[in-house]
Amino acid sequence: MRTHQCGELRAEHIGQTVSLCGWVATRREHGEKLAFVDIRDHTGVTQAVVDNSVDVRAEYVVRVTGTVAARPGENLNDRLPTGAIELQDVVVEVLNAAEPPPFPINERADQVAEGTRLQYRYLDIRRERMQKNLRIRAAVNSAIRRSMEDQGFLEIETPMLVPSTPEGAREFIVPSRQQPGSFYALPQSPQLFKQLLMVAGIDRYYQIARCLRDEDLRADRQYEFMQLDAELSFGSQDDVFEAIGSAVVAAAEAAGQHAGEIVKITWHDAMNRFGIDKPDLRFGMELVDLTDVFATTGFKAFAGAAAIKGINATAKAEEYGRNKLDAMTDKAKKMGAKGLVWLKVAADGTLESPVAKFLSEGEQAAVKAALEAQPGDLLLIVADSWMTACEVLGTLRNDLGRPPVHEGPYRFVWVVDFPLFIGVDDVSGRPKPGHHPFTQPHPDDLHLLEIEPLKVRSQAYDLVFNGWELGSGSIRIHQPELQARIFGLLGISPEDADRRFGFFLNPFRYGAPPHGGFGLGIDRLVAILAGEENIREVIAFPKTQSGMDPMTNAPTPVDPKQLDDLGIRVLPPKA
RNA sequence: GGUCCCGUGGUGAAGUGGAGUUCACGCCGGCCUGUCAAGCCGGAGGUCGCGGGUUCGAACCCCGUCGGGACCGCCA
Repeated sequence: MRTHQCGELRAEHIGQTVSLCGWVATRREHGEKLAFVDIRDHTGVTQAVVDNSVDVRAEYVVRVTGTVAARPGENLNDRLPTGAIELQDVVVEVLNAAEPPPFPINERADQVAEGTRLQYRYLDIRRERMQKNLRIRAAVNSAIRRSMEDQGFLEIETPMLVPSTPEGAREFIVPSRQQPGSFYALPQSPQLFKQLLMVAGIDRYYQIARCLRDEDLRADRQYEFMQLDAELSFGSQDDVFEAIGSAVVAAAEAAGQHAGEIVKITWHDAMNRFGIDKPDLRFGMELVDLTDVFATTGFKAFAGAAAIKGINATAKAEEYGRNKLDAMTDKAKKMGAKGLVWLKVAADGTLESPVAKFLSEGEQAAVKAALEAQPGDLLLIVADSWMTACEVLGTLRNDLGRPPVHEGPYRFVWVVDFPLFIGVDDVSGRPKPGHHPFTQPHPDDLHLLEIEPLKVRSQAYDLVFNGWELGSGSIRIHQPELQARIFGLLGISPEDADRRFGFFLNPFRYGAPPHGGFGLGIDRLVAILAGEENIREVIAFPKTQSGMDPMTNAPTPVDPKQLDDLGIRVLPPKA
């Protein structure tokens, strides 16, 4: 039907007779005999000069056949790649008429309520922004596949109907018709299957896998999302970093971006310097340890604190008035801090603060030196347990300085040496696993398992991109004896372990190789590479925050007959 | 489960106790031979999300509810 696409024609095509197919983007009328019609497809627009008697309107689907001609005189359009030419002597065939769209099919629809865009997603996707995003996404998927295959990974599909495993995220469950009362679950990830593929001798597995979690939605979370899921045998953490890192770099390049260097930081350093396990390395404002500065302080709020840490919000003193500082203090308290001390550096270098009078001259000078304070700076200090001080200041640091997630230059970072356990369960008194209970402890810390479990590092790691967690992974436990030790620490009896994880762990008795892997969130990666702050912008048909689809109206009630087949009865809504 | 913000012709906004009022875009009709977000003239288009309350009077204040968004919890 067509000889070229709408963004393709240039001066070199002048004189050729061509046919274009697409949608009418705009129509500009100039009297009885002249109108300009812009024809759009996903490659761009081309102007056709038509007789004004031709009745085509916005979003009509047309085929135009005409002669490529240079635009006369002063009428070149520099803002348009096809702006040197136009189609003349045009025959317009209307392939389909169209009603006026509910919003303009151009960048002005960026201002339209997102719910309306989702209700008419097929029109929203017609726009350049969504075309670009979905094509970046396809390029990223393609580059990842190529990279993984080049590195010897084999793509294997794992099932979508899997057994329910109540640990971890809430699952979507699917009723079984043949066995009423029994249910499948949709996979939160292919975790179990990929580890069994290692037992099965696949050696290097990958999949661009759909994962589903019935947890509340966010800007960076949907019910269903895509992961680069990978697992390898006989390898170390560094082998995983190399494999995933190569794929990510290839993905960034495919999106026309540069990944930059992927650095590595330990979990402890990340917490200590940035107050968070997903540090955004694009800006400074690092946490500074002030414990020594106040070692002998007379200020009651600081005296005897396990850790005293501060940040310097450079030049923020004026911007943060009493109301904002009070709100910040409230937030710190909600996060568990006993309080928040703020100090403003005045023009003459003195510290303005309700608590300044409690700090000695020496302490004030030492604080200014430690935080490299300059006039106009806002200093924030928390004295508490090490963890609380870090977390509170890390949150304030992000609130004060974090740029939009998609802004460059990009900073990827591997966060390594996560603790094996995060704290102790209030009820049982047992340590709580930080990642999952199949995570291999750090070999240097094995002797601490029963003595000081909270000090044991794990071989678990995250990949962080501009402060977003892109994914996580670990080297897994492949030795049944070590697994039993971990279950013992967690208070899981051998009988419990067999009942809950037996189908997964029994195969490990038949020769499980050392193995580890990773799961990487593709939606988040693509969103950042596409310059979006929200993964819905890189998903063709996403759901709203309440899990609904305004286009299809899913979820909907189903026919009672269907429920009857499944042996399911729906309870009346709770009063 | 919680906190905060939003809901006004098709779209986006203004209106915050005094008449469904206003602006831009779009739409329909007319004019117009070089526009490119064309221009000019005219016109149509509304359950101010929904329900209740306060008031002489409510788009506006209060309560509830539905929908959308950001975040906390949650996401081993």
